[in-house]
Amino acid sequence: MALTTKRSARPHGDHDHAHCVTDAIARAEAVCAEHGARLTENRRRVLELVWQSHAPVGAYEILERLRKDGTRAAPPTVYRALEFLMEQGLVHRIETRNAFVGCPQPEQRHVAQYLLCEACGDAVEIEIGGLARKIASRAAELGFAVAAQTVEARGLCSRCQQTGA
Amino acid sequence: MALTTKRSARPHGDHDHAHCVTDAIARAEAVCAEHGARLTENRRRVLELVWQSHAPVGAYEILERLRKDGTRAAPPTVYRALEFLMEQGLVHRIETRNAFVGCPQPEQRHVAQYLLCEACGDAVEIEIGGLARKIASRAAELGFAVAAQTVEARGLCSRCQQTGA
DNA sequence: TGCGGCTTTGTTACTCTATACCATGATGCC
DNA sequence: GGCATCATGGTATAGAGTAACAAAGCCGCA
Repeated sequence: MALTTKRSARPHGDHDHAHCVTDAIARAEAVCAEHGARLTENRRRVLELVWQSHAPVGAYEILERLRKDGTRAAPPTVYRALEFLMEQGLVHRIETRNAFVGCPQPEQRHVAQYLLCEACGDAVEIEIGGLARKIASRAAELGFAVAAQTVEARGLCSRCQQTGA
Repeated sequence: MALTTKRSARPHGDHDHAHCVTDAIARAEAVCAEHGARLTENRRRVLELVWQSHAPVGAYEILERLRKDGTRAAPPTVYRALEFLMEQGLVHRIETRNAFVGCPQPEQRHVAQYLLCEACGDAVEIEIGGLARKIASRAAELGFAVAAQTVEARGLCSRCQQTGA
């Protein structure tokens, strides 16, 4: 289960990833302000670390990096921050990897759907039109009331197909 | 993360669950025979234990039950059996629970989609027409080649809604 | 300005999930 | 019977997540 793939900070060709991070933080501040929630130093730092790449990051990897900062963090510190960030819609959990990734659209609540590259490790959030509704309505036909959905597809991104990974 | 919901052997009203188990084993034998794979005693036993209920079962719960049988099993024993059973399509993994459930349609390979009741714990495998194709084709538009999919919806089954769980 | 309640963080210890690694045994093929 | 392959045993350890309680910080308010 260990993720042996490499991490990339560039999901769709080269880009200024530092901008992704600063943008994510700025939007997080706006979202928290709107929700009346406190984006504390800890939480902000964890969010930054999640955004270090476009590949989902494990909680213990975040922990390690926090410790490199000189803080004496323990697992609950990280998990609590992640829980908060997920509540605010700033971070999503990738179930098939037990890992976390920043949400590019935190302003509006949505059902996250992901493409996960098995070669570079990147996660790309997509929204397939009508998919969430289709799942919910098929469930409803069976009398099942859907509260949350997980949709994750694993495979190869176009870049990794080309490089023959 | 511990699953605190109760387990049920009856996903859709009362039924003769013993029949589910014997049926699953019989079909597993046929599937393995066709694949030229060996359904050893261990593997058969693990499959039986997975089928003890329609709620996904954790690997360590299987381990515990194996030990009650008097065998001296260790985690790798269980995980190896589960890996084999998944390769044969006899068992599916429920990612959002880190647990395993028997497949009711092992003869034909398919993309498993699940409804997971948060009250009784049951998992119902469904196949929403066109959903897998829709995911794959939307991915293809983005240049992404899908190899595997996970679709899991959590909520309340009709029975648990009625009983006000 | 200091009290009281709430939220956030620290700390320890633990449970649960999963795999690496090496040794041993079974099976089938020739 | 010898050999390769597959399956299991067994130890140890990595990785993921949580319970429980203590301490610190923040905020509103008298």
